[in-house]
Amino acid sequence: MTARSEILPALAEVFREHGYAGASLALISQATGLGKGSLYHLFPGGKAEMAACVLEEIDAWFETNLYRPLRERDPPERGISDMFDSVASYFRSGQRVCLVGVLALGTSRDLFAEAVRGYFARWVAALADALRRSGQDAAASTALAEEVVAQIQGAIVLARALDQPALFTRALATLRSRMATAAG
Amino acid sequence: MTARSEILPALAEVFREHGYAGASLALISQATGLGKGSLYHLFPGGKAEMAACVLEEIDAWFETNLYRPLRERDPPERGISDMFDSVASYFRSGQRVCLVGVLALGTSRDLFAEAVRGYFARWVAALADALRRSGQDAAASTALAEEVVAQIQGAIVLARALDQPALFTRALATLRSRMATAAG
DNA sequence: TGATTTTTGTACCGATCGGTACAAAGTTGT
DNA sequence: ACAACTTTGTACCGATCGGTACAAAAATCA
Repeated sequence: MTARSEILPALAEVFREHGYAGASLALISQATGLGKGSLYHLFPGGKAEMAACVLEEIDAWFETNLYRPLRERDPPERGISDMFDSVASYFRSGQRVCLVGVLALGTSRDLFAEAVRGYFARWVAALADALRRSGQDAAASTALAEEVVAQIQGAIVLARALDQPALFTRALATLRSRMATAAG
Repeated sequence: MTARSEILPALAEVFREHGYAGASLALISQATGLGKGSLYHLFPGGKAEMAACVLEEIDAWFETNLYRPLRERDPPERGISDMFDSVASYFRSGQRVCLVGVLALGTSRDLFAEAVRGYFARWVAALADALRRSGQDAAASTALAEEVVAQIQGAIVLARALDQPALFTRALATLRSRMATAAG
């Protein structure tokens, strides 16, 4: 009696490491310790349902730990600062890849287009909201929010490509201080 | 008698669209119009050699159109400006994905680790060189160069995820003006 | 033209793919 | 203990994977 939520982390890691196409049931079975029988019992929809479930959980995590604080935390600078803490820990200081980003670049984007779009749209919207609340005008807030989210995604790519996780940490620090001056 | 160079563009497009794992020989055969016989005649090493060849060509293109101008163009501001033009056209104003970025995020990074690392390392180094020549101190040049390359990669991800190619164009414009003030 | 070599299409290989069937094993309620 | 139900492992399915063998077909050279 294994619950879906118990194996979602392992499942997410497989998709992150191998992408949607590369995450074979054999790999998934090995990573979760569950046979095909159990997997298809938990996820009758197969791989697609597994990935959808993982995305749902990721979205929920970001909603709780990023989006909501960004929208509601007072002063808004606190929400922004917390965002950087959460991002740093979630992406393991640059050693962990963003599954949603991976899916966005691949063909599987078509399968999960809505989830992928929503993830980034909500992130940008929440961050822009915090910026607006801190005094920026609406247009500048959205532009800066897009820039910051893109910078985070790009830093993941670059840190991974150069095998320099520290680059990711540095990028976060730079963004943090830039936003402190922008928002303060 | 089809030459390797003739089919490399189609080949690159398949890898870009489907990733390394997702680019099956059936897809490759269809995209290039060549049967397996011809493919394995041109690339005895199979998929791995095809991808390596594509990466080599990409690297050569960037060397000619980006890295060298960045290092040698005078004044350096010209090289930087040309870089943005080249980047905009190469990535089809945000509608085309960066294959090297895709590989960097996937497992296939291990297979092409050196090529992936070299691509980004040379880009950052060339851009940092141009910045240094334009008067920035060495440390700031490298930091800014990493930031810019990351921003470009992130903008690709974000533009694709949100299905808003214009976001990529806007990001380039922002970077361009920021660097004009930094380098000028 | 005929001999030689390069290029191509097709049939095939074992392995693995995602997914299904189903019975054994485990759990639960009584 | 027994029946009802849930969870799991294993065998198997057709399809497709990357790759090989090889002969027909082109092209080249004499």
